[in-house]
Formats: sequence, structure tokens, C-alpha cells
Amino acid sequence: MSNIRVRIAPSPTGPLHVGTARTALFNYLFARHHDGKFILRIEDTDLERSDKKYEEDIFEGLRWLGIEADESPECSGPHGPYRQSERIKIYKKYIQKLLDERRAFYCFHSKKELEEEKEKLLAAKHPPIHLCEYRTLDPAEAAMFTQAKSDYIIRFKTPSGRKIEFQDLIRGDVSFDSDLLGDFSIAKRVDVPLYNFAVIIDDETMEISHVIRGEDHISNTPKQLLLIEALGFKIPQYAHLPLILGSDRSKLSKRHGPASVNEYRAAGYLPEALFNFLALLGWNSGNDREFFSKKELIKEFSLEKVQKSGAIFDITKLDWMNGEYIRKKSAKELLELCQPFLADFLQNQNSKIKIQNDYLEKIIKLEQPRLKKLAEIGERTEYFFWAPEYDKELLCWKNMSDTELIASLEAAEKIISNFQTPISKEKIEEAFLKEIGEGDKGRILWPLRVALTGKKASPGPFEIMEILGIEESLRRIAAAKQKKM
RNA sequence: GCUCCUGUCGUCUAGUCUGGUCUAGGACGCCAGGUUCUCAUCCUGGUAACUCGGGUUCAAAUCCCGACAGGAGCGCCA
Repeated sequence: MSNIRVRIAPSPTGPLHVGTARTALFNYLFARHHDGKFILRIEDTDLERSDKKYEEDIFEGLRWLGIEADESPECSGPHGPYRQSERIKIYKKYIQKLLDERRAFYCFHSKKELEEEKEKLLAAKHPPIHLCEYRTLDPAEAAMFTQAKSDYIIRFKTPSGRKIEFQDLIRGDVSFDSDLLGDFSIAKRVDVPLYNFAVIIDDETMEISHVIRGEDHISNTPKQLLLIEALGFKIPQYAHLPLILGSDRSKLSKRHGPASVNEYRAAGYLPEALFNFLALLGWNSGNDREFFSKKELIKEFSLEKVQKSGAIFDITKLDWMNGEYIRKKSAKELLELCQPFLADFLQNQNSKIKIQNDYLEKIIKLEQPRLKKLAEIGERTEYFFWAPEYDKELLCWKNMSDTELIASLEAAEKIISNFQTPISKEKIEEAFLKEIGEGDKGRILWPLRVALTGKKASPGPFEIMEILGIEESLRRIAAAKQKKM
């Protein structure tokens, strides 16, 4: 066991976002690679926006992906509690300390005043920061003010003229000027901490050694560093991950399409495919390899191989990869995976039919090479559950006439009639091939296939008939003939 | 506006640290061909990129400088 400890700290204000999942994934991989610990902490100090149902969504999504935490609200450890809302006492102690040491102070500007100041600064092309004249207010006087006024906040007394530097494991040296920070806010009240403050308290008390988070946090880092210094905490190692972008190169969000892990789950992506895909978004092994199991990823992962620039979430590549993972499944595994999707599909079609598992397994195996997402399974295989509906024009191969079509269907009918229900696709194919000889196979096979499936794209007629059986096949051919008579 | 980060095929990326073997490699996509009644799978081939401008050097995707472009942040959100 190494002394590496990393964490992911989502806020339960929405469903588990793929960006958050990717950050969790990298933290997890890093921790496991170094035999360290991975902590899941919930940042729910913003009570109004936080919601238990989202917290559950986060747990569920992470669990589904196979990213399990060593310590979390669900699995307590020595550094708990793991919800910020349950750690108020801890924060309070440190806020009070900063106040007592006069490194933090009460600011009594109203929101309106602050807003006006910001507008003015922006108009004058200055950075919109707040340098507060209350920073030197006598604590006793301030205490009196807090009784009388309701509009106040606690700010950090940012030192001026400081160059704040840190080493980022991905980006190298990064530096900021403290004068551009202003007297930033750290808490609304002694017992209501704000993000930048709560994070550093948590990271210190949870003994986090490496802070691996999204690039959007780079500009929070100098503020946190100042607080860490003021409190005499240990500085963790930082690594800022590139962002996941939408097709327009801006930060991935709902408007770019599905952005939450559970949406991908519902669409029928496999967890190992999403895991693999997300790992490759901003990281690579340094060679041409693209398929990795979780175990292999843990073995290969290193922060040095993490990309600096943002990566677009390319759904077509995910689809391809998901298809690859689907193709690797055994028939039995795939059956199990497809079952809930099939059940949903049948329910939506108001169908009450019950299908035998061994029958289903054959059907699913047939569609396996075509399947990109599990949710497609119902629509792709529906002709196995009930007679297809289709436009009669679809039956015609090239510019076949009606009489030619009937002749074609009857020829097929004749061949099939020689068989009895447990048939093998090889046998029936052989019979057809013998009949067709050197002729155009489409003339007979296309109408047959459409009669069977009602689709312009499907598996071959022989394999379908093998599953469907002779009687049902003949029934469908008869129905096709009816359409043209 | 200010600060920070980033810039290799449409997309994910290798190569950059340690300059030459890079007429820039792989994958997805797309296109064409083969297999095939159709679709998918499978196989073969093709398409397409070092942001620009200077400099250093015998030699630059690679080092330096400068432009430009894109992104993120600048909350009493996290």
C-alpha cells in the first residue's frame, strides 16, 4: 500500500456527467496503479441545489462503470464523514481560526454594491475583483455588525504582490499573480463554507496526496494555495485534466446530446466499452493499442501520458467500440444483457408474448455482428416475434414485375415445402443454390427475405428460416403473395 | 476586458523532452473494391494533418521568439 490518496468530489446537482465520470476514472486508475486509495466525497454544501436523487445517480453510475471507491458515503472509512453537509463542524473550526488570526474578515458590502463595482471595473477594462475596505475593520466592531446586518460574507485577506506558482503534473509550471485574485469569498457564514475553502479543508483532513481534476479548476488553484498556506496545510500534487468537449469544442454539456452516464447506460452501451472509451479520451498508452480491460488500464495508466488539450467526445467512435465489445460477448452473456432492453421494447409495443430463452439466444446471436447498442435489439429482431408489416413494393427485386415476383415466391415456397421444421440453414441453402444454379440469386432471395422480415436490411433468409421454422416461413410467403394478388 | 491553459488528418491520437530513420504512423469516420440477395461482420486499398510568421541549425512537427486561433476561469455555484 502506497501513501497515494486521490479523490473525486462531485456535487449532486445533476446526473453523473461523463466528464465527472472521466475524472473519476483517471483518479481511480491512478490510485489503483500506485496501489493507493480512492475516495468519493460528495460536495453538497449548496443545500438548495443538491439532491439525494442525484447523489444516488452518481453512486449508481460509478458502480455500473466499475469504479469503486475505497471510502465514500456508502463505504465509510477513517476520514469520514464523506458528505460536506456533514462536515460543517470541521470547516467552522478553521474559518474561525482564520478570522481570529485576522487572515479572513467580514465583508459588509451588499450584493448590489458588489455588482455595481464589478460592472464598473469591467467597463474600465479591469479584472472584476473585489478589494474590500472592510479587511482592516476591527474584529469587535465586525462582530457587532454581524448582529445588525444580514448582508455579509467572509472573505480571505489576499496578500498583494505575490506570485503564486505550482507544479502541475500534466502542464508543468503554472503561475498566477495574487493581485488578480481580489479578496475572494470563503464562507457565507462561519458554518456555511464555500467551495474553495471546503475543498482544501477536506483534502487536508482526508490526507489527499494528489488532486486530479478538470482543467476548469486551474484558476481556482492559486486561491486554494493561499488558503493552504494560511492554514499551514500540506500542499498536494496537482494534475489538471483536459476538458471533454462537445462537437463545437466547448465544454461538453446537455445541449451536445446525452451527457450523463446513465443515459448511455439506458441507450445500451456496455460499461466496459464506455470505461475503455473514456480512458482513451485524453490518455493513451503510447502505442497503437486501443482495447484495454480495466485491469490492463490500471497497469498501463500514467499521468505523463495524459494529453494537455481538450478532446471532443466523438460518439461515432464510441458506437464502434461498443459494437466491438458486443461482438466479443458469448451468446449467453449477450442474451442476459439484452433481456431488459427486450422487455422494455415488448412492453412499449404492448406485447405480452413470452419468448423462450434458447429461441431468444439464437435471435440475438444472429444480430450480434450488426448490433451497436443494446437498445436496438428489439427493433432489429421484431419480425421474430410477430409477422412483419411492410410496403409491398419492397418485395420487388430490381424492376421485377408482379408476375415475376409471384413466380419467385412460389419457387421459394416449393423448395421450402420439401423441408420439415428442424432444418439447418446449410441444408436449405444448398437446396436453394441448386435450384438457382448460375442465375441471379437476388431474384429469388430478395423477395423471400423481405417476405420473412419486412426489412430492406436484415440477416440472410436461410439463417432466419432456421430459427423461424418451416410453417411460419411458408405463412409469411403466402402473406407476401396475398399483397400482390 | 483581464488571467491562465491549449494548438499534428473531420475526430481520438503516435511522434516533440533527447532535432536527422517523419516523402508524419495507428484508430474512428468517409470513399472505393472484394465477399454477399440486402444489411452487418470480415478482407484490401484510398482520403486527409504538423495554425501562421520569423529565428537557431548542415537539418525543425520537434528548440527559441512573435502573432493568430480555440477553450476555460474571473459567483454569497461547485
